Amino acid sequence: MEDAKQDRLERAGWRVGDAGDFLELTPEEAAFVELKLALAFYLRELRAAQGWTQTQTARRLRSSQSRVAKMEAADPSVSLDLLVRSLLALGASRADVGRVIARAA
Amino acid sequence: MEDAKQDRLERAGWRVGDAGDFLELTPEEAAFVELKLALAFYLRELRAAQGWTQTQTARRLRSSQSRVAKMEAADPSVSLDLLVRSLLALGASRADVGRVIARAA
DNA sequence: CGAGTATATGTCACAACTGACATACGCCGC
DNA sequence: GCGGCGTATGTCAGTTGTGACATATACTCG
Repeated sequence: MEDAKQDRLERAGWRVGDAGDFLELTPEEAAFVELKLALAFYLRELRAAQGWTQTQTARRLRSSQSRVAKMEAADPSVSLDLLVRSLLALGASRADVGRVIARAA
Repeated sequence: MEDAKQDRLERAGWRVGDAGDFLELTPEEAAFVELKLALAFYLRELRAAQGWTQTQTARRLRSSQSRVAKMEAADPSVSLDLLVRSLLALGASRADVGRVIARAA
C-alpha cells in the first residue's frame, strides 16, 4: 500500500496495515467493517443484476462513477448512510438490507 | 414545532412540516427514516435492558450524553454509521442489527 | 419549594463525508 | 499498437456529522 493511501485511510479513522494488523481491530470495529463489506458486495450484485455500468448507476443516484466504485469497494470514505440510501434507491427493500446485514460473514 | 428547530432540521437536509407533509418523502427517504428510527429505538431498549443512564452509556461510547439522546431520538444530525457502531459497541451482534432493520415498520 | 438526577435541545469548532474531476488501469475488438 | 469502454484511485472544495458544552425540561425525594 502506498503511503499516500495509508495517510488518507488513517485520516479517515481506520487502522491500516498488512493482514496481520487486522488482529488489532476490536470486535466491534471488525464487525462494522464486515457489515459494510457485505452491503458493498450487495450493491455490486444489485447493479450487475440490472446490467448497469457504474456510470449509469451514478447518474441514477445523482452521484459520480468514482463514488459508486468506492461504495462497491467499501472504501472508508463511504459512509453507511450513503451505502444504505443507495441500496434503497436502487430498489432494495428495508428487509433486503436487513437480511444482507444479518447474514454471517 | 418551533421555527428554530425547523430551521435546524432543514439545514440538516430533512423536509420538515406537519404530518401531511410526510407524503412528500420519496419511498426511499421514508424507508431510510424508518430504518433509522428502528435502530434508535433498539438502542434505547439495549440501554434500558442494562439499566444504564445516557451519561453512563455516553462514557462507554466515548461520546456525550447529548449525542446519546439524539441517537435515541433518531435526530437527523445522527448518522447511520454512528448508530450502528454504537449498537455494536453496546453488545449487539451484526445479526441483531440486521434483524432490527429487516423487521417491518 | 429546592436539590438532585435523567433526559432533551441548541450551538459551535473541528473532523469526516460527498460529488466532481482528473487520471490510471485492464480488457477487448480492430 | 491504438481507441474505446468500464472500473479504480487520488484529490479537493463545499457540505454534513461529531463531541462537547450550556441550558432546559421533567421527575423524585426530602
